[in-house]
Amino acid sequence: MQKVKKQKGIRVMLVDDHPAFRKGMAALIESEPDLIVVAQTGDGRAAIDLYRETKPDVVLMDLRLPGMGGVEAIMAIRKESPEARVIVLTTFDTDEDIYRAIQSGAKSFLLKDTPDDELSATIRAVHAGRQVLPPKVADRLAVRQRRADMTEREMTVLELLTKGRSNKEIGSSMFVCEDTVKAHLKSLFLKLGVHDRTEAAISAIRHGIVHLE
Amino acid sequence: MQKVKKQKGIRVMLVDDHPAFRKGMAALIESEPDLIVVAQTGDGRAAIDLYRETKPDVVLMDLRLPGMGGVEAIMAIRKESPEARVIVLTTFDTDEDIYRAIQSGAKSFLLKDTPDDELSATIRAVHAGRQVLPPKVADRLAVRQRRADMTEREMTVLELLTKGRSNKEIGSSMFVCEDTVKAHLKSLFLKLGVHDRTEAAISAIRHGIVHLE
DNA sequence: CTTCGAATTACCCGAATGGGTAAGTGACAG
DNA sequence: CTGTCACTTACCCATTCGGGTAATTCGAAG
Repeated sequence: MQKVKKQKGIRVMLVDDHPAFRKGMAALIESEPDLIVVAQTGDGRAAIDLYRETKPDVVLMDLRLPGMGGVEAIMAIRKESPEARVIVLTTFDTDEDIYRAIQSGAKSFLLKDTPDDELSATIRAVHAGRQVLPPKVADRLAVRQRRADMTEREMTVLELLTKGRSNKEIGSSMFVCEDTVKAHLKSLFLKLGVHDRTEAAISAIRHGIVHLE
Repeated sequence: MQKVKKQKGIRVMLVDDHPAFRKGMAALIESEPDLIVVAQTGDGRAAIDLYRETKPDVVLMDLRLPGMGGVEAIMAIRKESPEARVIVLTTFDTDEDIYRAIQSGAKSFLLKDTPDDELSATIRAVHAGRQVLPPKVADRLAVRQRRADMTEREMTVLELLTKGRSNKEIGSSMFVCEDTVKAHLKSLFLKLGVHDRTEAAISAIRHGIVHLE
């Protein structure tokens, strides 16, 4: 009699809403002798339950998921299981995406076009407890950290700004006078390193500080 | 003796810069008895040569490719081989992406999260010479068509605007006076249905009329 | 208790912006 | 030849914006 569950490979879970991508990624992982896919899903909420059930060694997680965002899923998983090792694997890579992913507890952040060997190496490294950030990603994270954080009110102003609202309209929305909005804007311009509202909006969108739609 | 080349399946070529996605997609296609993958690449330029060599029945093409854009690749292929049947399969779907893809001669436009059966059905339909546009895509194309097209100069103004330039700076760049820029802007605001430059920039970015970076 | 940052409002002023209207040019289509 | 359209410049005027400076309040950190 022997414990059947005791397997030698690193047990991986895939979370991505593209079935074809999951299929390909699964094939790629299984082609490594020491890696095995034990679960996959395209839904963030399902991922949380699935993690609880299967307790994989490593999770590969996309950020754009139907219903629930990848970041929320990571936080939910790590709340229950702080030992969870999550690698974010995504198509998008705004500074803010990277920042939030790492903040939420992801151990690594890779783009989907990462070479196969680098991916499997990362899975092994993360499984071994290391945090792996490609140089490019680390740089961008540094940029984001360096940038003075916006205050809550400034963020609100920035969000309304990227909806095309005027100072007066923003003021109404926030129940403050226009002068206050202008004060927040001055501060925002400084932090973003821009000179006018249009640049600020573009910069915020570019860097993923605010999201359209 | 028999012609070995004479195969019964629909011969498909894959163009996508994510190896894992190609692998998954290839597996998915090969799982259909009447479909066969005869070529794949992640490079737009390579795709053109590869098309010439293999003459696939249907091409699945991503829009974001290293070096050369998917739209350019489609146009290059169709210039040589107007009979080429290309299906765009992409993650992004701004109005402008869809518009340009169809303009360039793509027969269909699908998102990567399209269900497997719909994808294979589309491959067969396109191979049969039909043009297949999912209702959502067709709607957005209609929106784009309805919107009065920008003139060349207006586009230039819009591009500079989304770089955060002022009217004066835009004028300098275009070798016209500021009044002219303002005239173009007035016209742009009208066509975009907005009231100020910030909204115009956001709208242009949202709809993919201009691209950041 | 004191200091500091966030938030708020205020005022001034010059520059930028947006709306309205008008008009001249050249190109292209009917 | 004539009308249409893109492009261009011009002028006027009201509004909005951005920069500079400053004062007050409040809560958290030292």
